[in-house]
Amino acid sequence: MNIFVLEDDNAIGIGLRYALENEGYSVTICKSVKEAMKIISDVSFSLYLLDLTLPDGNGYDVCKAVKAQGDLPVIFLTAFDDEINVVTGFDLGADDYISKPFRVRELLARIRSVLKRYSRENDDGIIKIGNITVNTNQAKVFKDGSEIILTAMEYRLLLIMINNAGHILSRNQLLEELWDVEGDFVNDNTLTVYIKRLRDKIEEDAADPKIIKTVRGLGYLVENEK
Amino acid sequence: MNIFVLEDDNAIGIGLRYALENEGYSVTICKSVKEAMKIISDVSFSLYLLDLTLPDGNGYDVCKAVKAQGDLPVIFLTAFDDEINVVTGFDLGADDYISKPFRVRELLARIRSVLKRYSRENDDGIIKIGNITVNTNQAKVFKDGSEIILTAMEYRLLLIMINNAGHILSRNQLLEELWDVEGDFVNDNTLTVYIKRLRDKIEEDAADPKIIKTVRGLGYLVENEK
DNA sequence: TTTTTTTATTACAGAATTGTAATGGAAAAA
DNA sequence: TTTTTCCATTACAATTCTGTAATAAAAAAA
Repeated sequence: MNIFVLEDDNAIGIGLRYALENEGYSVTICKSVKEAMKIISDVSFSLYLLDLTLPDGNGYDVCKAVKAQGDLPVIFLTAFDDEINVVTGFDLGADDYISKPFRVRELLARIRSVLKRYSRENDDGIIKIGNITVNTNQAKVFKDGSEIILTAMEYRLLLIMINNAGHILSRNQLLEELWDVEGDFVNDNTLTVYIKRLRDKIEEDAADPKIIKTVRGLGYLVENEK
Repeated sequence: MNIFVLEDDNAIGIGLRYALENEGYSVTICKSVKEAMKIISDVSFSLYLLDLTLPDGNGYDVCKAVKAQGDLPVIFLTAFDDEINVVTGFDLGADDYISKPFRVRELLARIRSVLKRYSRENDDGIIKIGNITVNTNQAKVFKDGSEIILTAMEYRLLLIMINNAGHILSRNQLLEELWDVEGDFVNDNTLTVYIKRLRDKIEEDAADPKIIKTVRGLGYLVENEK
């Protein structure tokens, strides 16, 4: 989990780095819009913390640039509670905002909350992807509302795919996750068979999968929707 | 979810009621320690929000009375950030505190967080009970840190038991949860067999179970620990 | 195009799971 | 104590799951 911070105030920057790294995030701090634009075009982060008022511009533009790259989580740091209302605010696509001075604990809570929202899992352990709903508290899977029965392996494969939605998982990654082997103790084709079996159960048409897509040469992908 | 609020300031009380009810909690507000003591001895709440300084005493005593009843979630409302340090603070067993003036959103986050902690599931879908750890995101179960393999049925049974820790589950409840049947389509003894199988895997000694206890005549129970 | 590589599909045997029946034991009731 | 009730344990057949092999199909490379 790497977090991008746009903040020109050194004191706040240092505080943020300390607090965030302490929580296990890796942190990249940046003090100007110009610099920020360069970095975000090169590297992708798990979350963006953007100050609104910078010497050489404002965080909105950075947010726009971030959101242009994809549906990435952004939190604004605002000087006043009202600033967010005065200016255009959420319609630029920030997922949350926090006004300075803020309590670290609150910021961390917001970060977790936004990250969680993006990891597409809500408080109740319900994960939805298209017409498929997974209840991790009951280990039940539903398709269009009615339950479908998965085997243990199929269920675990589905969880892995869904929990990594938006990222291509290579065959090796999946093999390791499912069988935690070093070499190939299971037949490489076994995974293919499981993908097929899972698709047969969750897809409308396994031959034209909408949920678990094949990325030839790279692996399999569940797309982040919306 | 019913929340008990001890707060003598009318304005804050009204605001809290509004905010909490808006979130779907039912709210009981109380303005004096004396009154509070009476109510809490009669009714049990899902969470207690206690102001520290009341006209006729302070919230600490109420907290003590609450905790005497059992391990129930308590959040202090303090006048200043420092108040909590000046006085005896957390050692009375509050699970969190928030200092006035607070932002409603922060309070709600704290409430969710504390409730979640009590529901024994953390942010990552990790549930711990004794030496058993369940990762609901991976559908994996660990005993003393090393994985144990459960069948689908065993896993679902374990989830049901753990997600209802602190409550006795009757055989019928479990039968319905596991097989969603009206009458007894599955042999009544089948459940007993599954309990045995699960115990064989997760308990040190299945004949003397520490995790899933039998409550003769009523059902099975996973105790809330600590 | 043809060849090669990668993924999909099908079929199958061994292994594991599932539900039931029969028996044994312990706690509670009579 | 004896009887009854409730739960634990064991054993077993039917079913399902798992992993593999063989084959087919599709995409990319030559």
